[in-house]
Amino acid sequence: MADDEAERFTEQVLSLVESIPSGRVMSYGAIAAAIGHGGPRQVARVMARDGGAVPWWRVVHADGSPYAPETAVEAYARERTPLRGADRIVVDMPHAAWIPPRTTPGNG
DNA sequence: GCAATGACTGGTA
DNA sequence: TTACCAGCCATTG
Repeated sequence: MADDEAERFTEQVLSLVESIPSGRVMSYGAIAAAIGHGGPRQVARVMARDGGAVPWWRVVHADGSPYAPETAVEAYARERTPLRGADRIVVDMPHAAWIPPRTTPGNG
C-alpha cells in the first residue's frame, strides 16, 4: 500500500474521532464504514498508534465496551454518556451511537 | 510469499 | 451474561 494512503486513513480516523461530540461514541466498524476504507482492525491499529492524541474513550467496540473501561468510565461520567448501567462500564450504543454528518453511505 | 499478530465483529453454546 | 470459535483486513517479521 502507498504510505500516503495509510497516512490519509490515519488522519481520517483521527479527524473523525475528534469530530465525535461529547456524550456520543462510535464503534471501530462504524468509523471504518464512515471513512469507507479499511475495517475495524485498521481503525484499531490507528488508535493504537495515535489514539492518545484524540478522545479515544469515544471509540468503543460494537457492543459498547470501551478500550480502557477504568479510564473511560470517568470520561463518560463527565460527558454524561449513556451507559447500560451504573455498575456496568458499557455504553448504551442505541442511544450513544453517533453517525457523522455527510460521509454517510447510502445517502447521497 | 508465508505465518503470526492485533484497541474487532457476529454467531453459537 | 459469559466464554469460545470463525471471519475479516492490513501490518509486521
